[in-house]
Amino acid sequence: MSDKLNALPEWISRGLEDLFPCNNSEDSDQSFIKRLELSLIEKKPLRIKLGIDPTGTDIHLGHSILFRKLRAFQDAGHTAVLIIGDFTARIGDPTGKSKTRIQLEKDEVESNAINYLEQLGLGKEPKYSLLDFSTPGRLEIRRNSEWLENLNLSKVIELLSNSTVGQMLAKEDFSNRYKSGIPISLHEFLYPLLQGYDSVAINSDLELGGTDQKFNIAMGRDLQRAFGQKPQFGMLLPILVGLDGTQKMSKSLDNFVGINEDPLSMYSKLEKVPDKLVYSYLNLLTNESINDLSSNPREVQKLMALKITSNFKGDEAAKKAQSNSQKLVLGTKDSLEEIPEASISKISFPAKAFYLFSKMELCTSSSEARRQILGGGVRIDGEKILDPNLEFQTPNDVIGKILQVGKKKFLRVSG
RNA sequence: GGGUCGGUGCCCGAGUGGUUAAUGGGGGCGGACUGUAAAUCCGCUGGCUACGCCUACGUUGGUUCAAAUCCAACCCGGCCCA
Repeated sequence: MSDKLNALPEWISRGLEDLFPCNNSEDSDQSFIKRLELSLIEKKPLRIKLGIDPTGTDIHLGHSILFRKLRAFQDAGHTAVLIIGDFTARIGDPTGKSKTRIQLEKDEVESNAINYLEQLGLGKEPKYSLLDFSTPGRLEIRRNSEWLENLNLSKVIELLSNSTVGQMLAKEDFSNRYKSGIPISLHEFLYPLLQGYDSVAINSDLELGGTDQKFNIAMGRDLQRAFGQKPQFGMLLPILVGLDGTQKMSKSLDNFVGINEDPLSMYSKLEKVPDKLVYSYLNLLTNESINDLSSNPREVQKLMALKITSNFKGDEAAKKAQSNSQKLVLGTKDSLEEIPEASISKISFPAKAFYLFSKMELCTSSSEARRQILGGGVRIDGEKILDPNLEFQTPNDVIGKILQVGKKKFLRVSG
């Protein structure tokens, strides 16, 4: 596979998992290089499709891989066509939902979409954002309700006739679910078709997606042919493995790094990812050369954390985060420039230790606080405390002190 | 629509009337060690200003001194048949 990709320029091939179809054909429907050349000859930028689900997500590093690639195409002069799946997100599972409920969701979906775009860089300088929103002709934002909302049943049937149950069941996640007896709703079969139809609607030349998107992207290709268009290519990028080193990065698994996180937490999460992920993070999330890296794994890990952080937060913030993180570990917290502060206004005195730690949100519940204290994971001003019922009579007994749980969670008490 | 099996804590999965906040594993958190990691070892793993009280085994009722465990109805799912 990598041989096939070698002919491509580095800015395209870096981090690619697959590009299909990809052969040495002279046909610009079969060879992406030919399609690229054609676009240069005709002076017509390619239309690069990427769909997003406006489901209220905070964008994390896993999502950013796709956007980085999309941005690379923008910078090369092509047109990014960002499809907001407002319609597909809305139909979800219609069971038992009233009309008003759907209406509500429509507003919700819209505000999610705006939120998403802001995270991508709407209203920001291209230099500091994932996508280029300001250079004319580089970005087109479309909502798929634009064409899906008014599809009539005969059109839907026409779409459905392009695919068979066998094809659907051949799709990996459907077949896995089918085999293991996990229910599949019929309307789920419609998603690949609708996503494919999006490609028709915007006349896509190339669709970006995670490796799990191969089926849906291929569907777009088929449908485009059926509708007399030049079929798109599919560019698959790896699914980023999350901080736990095994499962894909996602918010629900809490193994993610959000692009909006503060520099310190971004850096400190990154500098302790499992060794086996370091290389792929460097490859997928930075432009660093991966040939001349230090032989010390710890150094490489730190470099990776620093580079990624500075991508999102700028060089200075990243360096500062690195040095703060260092101090944090060495236990010289007093010299930390930015120790988070939190007010005790919510606390009523006298306050017992477990209550204090719970209310200051260093522990998720007061029971958890008790456990942490009993387990020896709690310190006040660096001194371990072991009695959950340790009592503080007045605010002055705690103001100015540093509360700490474990190695990473700590804050300074303010009034 | 019919038959049948099943729905337990973050996840998987024991438990079939009574020391049951519920065995075990995974995950998570904390401690030791270390490279801040991995591996390993140890502890914890419903909530509550807590030697007590509250909420939990799909939902709602019922039987019982006592139910996750028995009964009924309902909801949701798997499989087989139509």
